[in-house]
Amino acid sequence: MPSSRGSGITLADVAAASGVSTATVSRVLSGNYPVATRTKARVTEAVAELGYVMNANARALARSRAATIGIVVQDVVDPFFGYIARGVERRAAELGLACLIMASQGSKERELELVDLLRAHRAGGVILVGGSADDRGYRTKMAQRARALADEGGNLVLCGRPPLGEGLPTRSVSYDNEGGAFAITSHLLARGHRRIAYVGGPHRLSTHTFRLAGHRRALEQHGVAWDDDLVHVGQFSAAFGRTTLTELLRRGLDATAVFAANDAVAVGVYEAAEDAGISVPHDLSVVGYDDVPVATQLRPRLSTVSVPLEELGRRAAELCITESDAPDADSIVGTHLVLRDSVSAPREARILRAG
Amino acid sequence: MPSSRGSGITLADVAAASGVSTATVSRVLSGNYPVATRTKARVTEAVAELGYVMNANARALARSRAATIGIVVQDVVDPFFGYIARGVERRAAELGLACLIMASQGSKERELELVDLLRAHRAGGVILVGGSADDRGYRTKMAQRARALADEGGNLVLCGRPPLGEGLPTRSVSYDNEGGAFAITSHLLARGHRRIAYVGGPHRLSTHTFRLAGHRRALEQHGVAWDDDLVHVGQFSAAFGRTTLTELLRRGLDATAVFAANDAVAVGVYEAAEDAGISVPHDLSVVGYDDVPVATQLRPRLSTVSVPLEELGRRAAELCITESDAPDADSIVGTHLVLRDSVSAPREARILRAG
DNA sequence: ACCATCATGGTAACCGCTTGCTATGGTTGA
DNA sequence: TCAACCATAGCAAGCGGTTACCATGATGGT
Repeated sequence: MPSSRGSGITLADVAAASGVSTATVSRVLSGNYPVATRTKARVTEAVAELGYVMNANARALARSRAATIGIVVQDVVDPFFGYIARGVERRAAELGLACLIMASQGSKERELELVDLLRAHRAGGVILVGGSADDRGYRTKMAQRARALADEGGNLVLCGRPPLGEGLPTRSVSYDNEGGAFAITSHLLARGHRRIAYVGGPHRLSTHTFRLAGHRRALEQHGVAWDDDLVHVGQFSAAFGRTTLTELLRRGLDATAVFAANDAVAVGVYEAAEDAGISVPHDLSVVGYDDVPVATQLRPRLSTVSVPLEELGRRAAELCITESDAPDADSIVGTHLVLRDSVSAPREARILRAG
Repeated sequence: MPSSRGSGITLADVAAASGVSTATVSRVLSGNYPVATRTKARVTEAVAELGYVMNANARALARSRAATIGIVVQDVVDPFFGYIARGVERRAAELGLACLIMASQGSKERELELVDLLRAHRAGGVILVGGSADDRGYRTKMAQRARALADEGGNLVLCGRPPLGEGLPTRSVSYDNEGGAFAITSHLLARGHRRIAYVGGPHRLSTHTFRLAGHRRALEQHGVAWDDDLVHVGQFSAAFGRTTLTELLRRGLDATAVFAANDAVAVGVYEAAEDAGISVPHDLSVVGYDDVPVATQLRPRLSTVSVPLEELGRRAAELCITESDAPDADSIVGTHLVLRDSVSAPREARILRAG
């Protein structure tokens, strides 16, 4: 940044121009104290005339809090995070808040750092988006940040991730990972599938854990035996979906359907199927999770679980500015199935192989 | 935001804890002034012990500039903006800068407001991403913001948009819209196409204007007559691509290829073709622009112009912190064609119709 | 006519950090 | 031994708002 200490117009300039004190100008700008109509008009006029824009840092310093909320995602480009970020940004804009965004790249350590950075900025709230690591040390450190943040008058809001623990000053908004997975696996089951491969999700990442749990519950409820060999844990990415399914197909896949743990993984699964010359859904049914745009771009269109991501983001933004003792500090938004063309009845029992 | 004036640990606390003055603590934290090794160690220790995080607002106020850069995009979810934002965010993180992101939703007025908001935050730089409106009043107002920003010690950087005018304190990084369009149209021409429909792009949006110009230049260079009926201006969206091509097909399309002004439009074009039962590229060749992930997800894979979006973002972030008189304040990054499967030789001269 | 009350506006003490300038003890050179 | 320097550290004046508290003139009740 250039070092020049720019001049810039200050409150005092406006005060001088309108012949009042800085206190008065501050008051008309904040609108939280009675000011005579005529005075207010003079000030407003001066502001416009001088093109004055208030120094947000000075205000934040004086008020002990910035009109800013922070959001930390894994990746700005990933549509899962993108839609949530959009919701947060839009609601924040409506509320007159600016939005600091940072990407953790999936690193727990980085995430912790980012929370501190956001603390430094005295963000009114910091939103942690997406699944979280199931890791003792991490939880402890994050819990400590949560307390510090609350102490400083900020809010920690968890968006789409489980609570940090009892009695911690956090609020959260999430969606039913387990339920959605239960529903979509049930759908597969209802269509007659009994051997379903589960592909995706980083080990110990809450999102994955819950989805897998829902999947498992559906199988149990339908009396389908659990088979560890059918679950493949790794990443929430197309690349992982592709290499995994390619490998499975190379070895011979004893399944008639695959539950891709998110839509990105499904993209990879489609690619692998295409490479191997096996047809979706004729030879293999596929379902995803999230319902991001790619689900409708794939052919056949992907059946998946729809999550109201933008709404999730909006609520998270809201939680940043509600008082601590709000009754509905923790809420859950629903998911629903969207059935498209990637599932059919299983063809016949056989081992699927590339080629 | 809760109104509680959080306690929080201050520089003074750290100073007390380590038995030095606040000046000294500030100095070890800034590392821009000699401090004895032992002293430094004591302070560092106290910082760690207390879990102190500096108040960024206070620092910004004292320094007259925040360690923050602002980026305004049209839409956070759109991958064109997403990749640029990712580049900005990553480079900013490397440089120790926080990143304020805001979405203009394509509104010029909103964009102007957002620049003011970023000015208020004393962002070291504000990055305006993507095409800009060719509108007199808008340019004037933005030029005024550019001056004010420079005056306050900030930088206005234009990313992927043309300069605001002569002598204005802005720097820019962009890519060759015209050249990329020229190249891809040339490719279509080389494959034998002579009737090419151009679909997409908001009227008077610079990105669109330049792409269309490149397209036109290629046609001229190949001696193909210009036909106004072949260009359809509207939006950079799949919806626009779809409705436009659907309508054209309904009326009977006298063309063998379509140049979708960006990949999103191409998605819509594919959909319309699919609806109409016409095959890409057999019946109709299609090309796009940007090379976002959807280009490889489409079937057939889309031939398009690759733009180094993330690199563009990184450079933009860098321009935020370089001194005004830097020699390379305006740079251009290259684009290149990526040829996939959406183009073939034209089948025969005939009118394409739905059904 | 007189004092309480109200509506406005001003004064000035912060908010937490930076930094120009000054102070101090220790070296060093003559 | 003494002056001239260094290397460090502290002092205190900001940076640009906010707001508790006080001042003032107008209004109104009796």
